Amino acid sequence: MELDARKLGILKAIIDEYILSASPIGSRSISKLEGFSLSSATIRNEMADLEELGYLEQPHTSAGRIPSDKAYRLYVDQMMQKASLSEDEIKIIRAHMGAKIDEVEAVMKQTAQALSLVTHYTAIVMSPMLAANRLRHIQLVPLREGRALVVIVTSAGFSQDAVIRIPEGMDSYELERISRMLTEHFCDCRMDQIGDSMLREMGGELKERKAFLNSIVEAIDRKIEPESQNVQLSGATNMLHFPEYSDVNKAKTFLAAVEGRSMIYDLLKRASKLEFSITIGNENEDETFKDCSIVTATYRVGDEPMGSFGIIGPTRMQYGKVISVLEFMRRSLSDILSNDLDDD
Amino acid sequence: MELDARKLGILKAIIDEYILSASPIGSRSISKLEGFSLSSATIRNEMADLEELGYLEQPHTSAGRIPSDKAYRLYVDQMMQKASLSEDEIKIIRAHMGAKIDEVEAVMKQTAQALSLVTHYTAIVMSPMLAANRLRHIQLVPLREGRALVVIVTSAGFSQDAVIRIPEGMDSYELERISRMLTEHFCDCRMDQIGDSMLREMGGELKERKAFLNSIVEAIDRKIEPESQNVQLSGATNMLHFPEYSDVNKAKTFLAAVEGRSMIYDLLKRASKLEFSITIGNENEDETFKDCSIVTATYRVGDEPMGSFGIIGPTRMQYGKVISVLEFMRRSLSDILSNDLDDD
DNA sequence: GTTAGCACTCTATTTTGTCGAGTGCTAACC
DNA sequence: GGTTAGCACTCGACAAAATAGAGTGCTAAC
Repeated sequence: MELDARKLGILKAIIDEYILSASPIGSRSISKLEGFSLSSATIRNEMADLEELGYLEQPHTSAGRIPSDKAYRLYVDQMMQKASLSEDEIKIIRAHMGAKIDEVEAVMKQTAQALSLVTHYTAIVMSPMLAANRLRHIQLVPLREGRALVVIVTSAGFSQDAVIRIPEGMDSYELERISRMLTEHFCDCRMDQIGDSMLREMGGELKERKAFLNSIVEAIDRKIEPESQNVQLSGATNMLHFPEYSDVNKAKTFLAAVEGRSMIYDLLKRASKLEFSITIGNENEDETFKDCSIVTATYRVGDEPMGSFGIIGPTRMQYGKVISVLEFMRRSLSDILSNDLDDD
Repeated sequence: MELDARKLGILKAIIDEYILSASPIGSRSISKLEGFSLSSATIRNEMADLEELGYLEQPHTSAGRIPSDKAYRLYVDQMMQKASLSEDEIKIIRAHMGAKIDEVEAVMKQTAQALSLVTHYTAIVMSPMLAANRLRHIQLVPLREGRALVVIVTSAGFSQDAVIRIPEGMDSYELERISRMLTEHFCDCRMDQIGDSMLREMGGELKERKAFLNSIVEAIDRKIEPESQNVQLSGATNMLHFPEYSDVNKAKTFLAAVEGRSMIYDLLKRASKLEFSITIGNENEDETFKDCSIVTATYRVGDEPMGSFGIIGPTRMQYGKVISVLEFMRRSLSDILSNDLDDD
């Protein structure tokens, strides 16, 4: 038995209906649908076949059918049409991303918010991974007694800073001197190799400052790897609107998992190897997300992939819409990060 | 009719029991309690009196009684004992706050996390308000073409930074010169008055840089006022463990309100005028929090109040425990911010 | 002032009954 | 052979009825 055109049509109709209604679809409701001139009995036969093929499931004997993960996979791979964004949706996104933003973290927050507002699902956004960036500039700025701020700027134009201790008696001229020296030495060095490189090259006049330099490297290392704390989350409670999560315990499990961030972080990190990815239901490794789908996209600065972001929703997700939004966002985000950070 | 010692004792017992069980307390369960050698009938009479006085409520005719907001108010004002923290709890807090933290925002996140972990309620933490701080240092650091990072350091030792545009042809020496000049001019000026002060004093050689200076002031103004986005939230989903929120709709309302941040921000801002505050149920202005209690504390740096943080839970809250935790945290936080930011 | 006893109230839970949506199968139809 | 009408059957959802149990208020006795 094969999937002929009619079976495909019926399957698509069932999926589309189910995405909207969230309740099992019966044969009659399909046969009444525009474009089907078949009786419910015929649909029933086809549905029985589709069930045997593993595309449909029956919650119980006398209910309608619901699509299986396998069906959604087929759907996103072959049947789905991308939904283009409405004027309003674009406006919402623009309004969110257009605000004056002068910090990477703020951009991430806004992105997450815009995503969850437009899609009504849960949005997750990961800060840029700076490891593959190259150093452009290091500046040490004196703070109060015994402390300084290390500011690092990367080739992609990101800046990060951290407070460090400085040795007794080191004045601002000395700090300036060291800043220049470090900038010169390590300019264009990959951020994640500054430590190694420093160990190798640390002869000469920097020798006596070994401990101090180490603390700078440590601070840098801590900053280049975005941690799970740096995952922005927005609209987690949107999940509560879906009948799938009307059970408090399910909701609790889901919310606790996303609030914990670390799962999400792992997930986004893995996803950052691909331009786009869609994982459906059981394709998710995490037990918690077995009845969710996760769609992610990766943003870039220049040619370098910097991080990913995405949407978590029920498997019954509006894939077409979500993918369009992510594509749009991917472009906006890459643009903002490449050029316009701090523009009006 | 007055509240004699016996009535007080019974009321306290009811509150204590109710805080643990979350279900209406009957007369018999009180009379069986250690320390009461009264029959349930007597307790019943007393409970009827307490109800008449407004301290108890009856969900329906034949249920036990539950404490009213008025009862909780009396409880926290007069009857409650502070619970001292257990070894384990202190360990949890130390573990969270002890990690190397070199950024204000990281400290706030950790604080929120520690609070929610230890109390099992929802923790809210607001970043320091820098408005009352005085400027100690301004540094402009050149970034890529046409952009610089403004780093400001305040008297309390906080640093903030923002990316700004710089005029064509302004080189790093010029930036350094302006940094010194600004630092000198506005050192010890209140952060929220730098703008005004600059308008007044901006004669002389800074005149031709008017637009540029304005953009610096704007950046500073944006940074000194913590926004609602800067409220850290942790353990929001803890609320779902409480039977009070087993109704999905209630949970949804609550979570949406706290996820929105802005209510929380207003609330913490108001609370920062007091050392501690407890608002119970209907004392909260916000409809959403009518059956929550909110306990807040204000942290300081030196003598200056900087911001507040707190706990949101059901009115049936373990007040004694929560207050102790907040007191402990208040001290830790003030210490960390005063001295040890970036210490191991 | 305290307490035992009892009738009463009200909720929560279980049980039972009913309805309707949907199915699978069969037989007839084109 | 594919399609369809018809029908008996299944099963969950929902409502009504029955039951159990906790707790109260009141009264009368201690």
